[in-house]
Amino acid sequence: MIHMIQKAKDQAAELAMNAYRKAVADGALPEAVIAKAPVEIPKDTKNGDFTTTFALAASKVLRQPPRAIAQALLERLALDGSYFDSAEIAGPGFLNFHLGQAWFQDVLCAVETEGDGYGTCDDLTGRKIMVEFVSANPTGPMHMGNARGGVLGDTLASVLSFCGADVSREFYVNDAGHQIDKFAQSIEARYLQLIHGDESFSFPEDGYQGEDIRDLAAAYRAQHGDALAEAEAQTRRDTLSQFGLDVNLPKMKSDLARYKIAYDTWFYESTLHESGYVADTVDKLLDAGFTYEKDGALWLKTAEILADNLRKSGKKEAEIEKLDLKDDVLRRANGFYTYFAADIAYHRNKFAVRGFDKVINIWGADHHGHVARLKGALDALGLDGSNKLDIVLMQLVKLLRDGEAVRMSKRTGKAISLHDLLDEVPVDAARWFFNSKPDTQMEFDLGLAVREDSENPLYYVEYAHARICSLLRTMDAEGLHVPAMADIDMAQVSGETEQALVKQLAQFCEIVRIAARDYDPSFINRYLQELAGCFHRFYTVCHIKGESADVAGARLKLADCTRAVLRNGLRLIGVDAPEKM
RNA sequence: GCGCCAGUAGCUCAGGUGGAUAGAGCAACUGCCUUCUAAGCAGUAGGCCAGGGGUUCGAAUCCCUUCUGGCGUACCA
Repeated sequence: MIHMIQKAKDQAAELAMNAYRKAVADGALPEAVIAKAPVEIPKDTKNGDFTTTFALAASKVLRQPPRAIAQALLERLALDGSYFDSAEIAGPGFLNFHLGQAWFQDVLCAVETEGDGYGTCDDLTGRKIMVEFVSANPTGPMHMGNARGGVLGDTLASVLSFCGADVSREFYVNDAGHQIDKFAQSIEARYLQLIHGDESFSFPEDGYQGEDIRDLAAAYRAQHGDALAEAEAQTRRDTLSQFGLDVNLPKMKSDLARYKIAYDTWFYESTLHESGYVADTVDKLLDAGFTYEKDGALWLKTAEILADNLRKSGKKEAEIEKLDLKDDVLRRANGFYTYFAADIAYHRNKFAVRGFDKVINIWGADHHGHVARLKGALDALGLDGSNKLDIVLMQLVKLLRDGEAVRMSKRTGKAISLHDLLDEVPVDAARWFFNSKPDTQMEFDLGLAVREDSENPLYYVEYAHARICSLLRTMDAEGLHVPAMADIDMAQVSGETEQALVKQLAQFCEIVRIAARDYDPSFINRYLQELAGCFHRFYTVCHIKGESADVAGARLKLADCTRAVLRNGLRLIGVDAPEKM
């Protein structure tokens, strides 16, 4: 809950603003409306620990050269009682601040007192958020896209929860509709072929070709025999698809569990149809005047809704025209509802029935055309989909094996499934690897990923943690224990390497916030790599054995705090922190 | 055609709200283990940030445009 970075930033901004007000009072600078001094962390510590670009930014309004403004501020800075020891002007007009011991001490105190909770905040306290992710078709095994979505969704949920949100993880089971029919027909064909021979029954043209479908047919036959072949076609298909789902869903659950993903809810699409909620939702749209009939089907006026939204956001009429927006079918001429209609009902349920303040869906980028439509439909229902529904689009994973593309379609039967992946790659490596920026395309070479060597940055981070644990064990055996902060002499934490490490520890809170704000949990990975790097350097430069009690104590404390933060960060992304390697 | 995402070192990628000399890792080369884990550290080399315009004190970052790659644009899900 204590953000030392934020505290220092706020303080630097306040110091600069106070100095400015004083300069105005003194007549040294003209008065102008300046809300807040921007504060940044310079890349190079030679430029201070924090810097404000106030003078650069205000140069125009104040009609004075940046360095002159900075000079006027510097002369009036009141650093006494602040976290800063000194300040100076540099470059074109930066005002750079240098931290004093008190700040470093407060960071370590925060890590000590907050323990497992260090890095959490209350930015999202009281917010009820759903993260829906993977939601793979239960007609076959999960693929690499699901592997990526699984990590992103699960980790994002953890990050949001770290920020205080009341988070719910959900898997939407598409156990209704066209693909289930196809699923049923595919198993049926394999089942009948098993009984009467391959030539007896032709396989549906767009059926699922995978080996798993044959397995399901064989499994059914082994358990229940051939009687179903004589049953009425619809009964036969219903029985087989239900059998298939009963086999596939537990498999998906166990694969995901192995991937360390546990859902709060598994929501079945079929319940929306059975309860009449889909029909009711479509009626609502009809009553509100957003639908019309054409060719026997019921259409949603998507084009009109989207154009309206675009107009409100300031888009020009000509540009909207160019988009060539199209309407969508809600209910087919044959009376069945489309997937889109069910999806609208599903999302209406999330907001209207279950009361989520925010819903985040992780989707493959190939669904991006669907985003605005779904939001628009929710807007039409008065549910403010434009603001309450957020879709994270992740680019698809391109799977390679030794440089050659591996097809990912479930229908080729050759796809590498999530299950296969976990047989080849350690879970933690997969979790680490797939936690990458959602909007960049990934190339994943199985040949490389299997390797457990220094090419994998995860080992770098894990090694730092194991190294600290080993260090603490060794020192403990020699009678050197980690002291409490009250017994630390902060003068022993004044070296560049030590301070860089403490600053990195302080950054954790900030990184978690950014990850939550940008819906990008991969910030944590990059942060942990940097933190591990800071520690490895510290370890090399700052020895403990043979040093005075003060020095050894301070360094042990620093190592122990680093261990705690590494552990929190790894836990956040669902990776174990090994104590030995 | 229209739309979404991307293009940064040989390779894989970072570069929050525009900031100081564009960064890591891998690969290459050079050093460092008679004190705590060398799965580590230090160093060298490697760049027209896809091209071209613009906005301003200042652009990899914002705007326009061209090119290249991926993906959409269904009474599929």
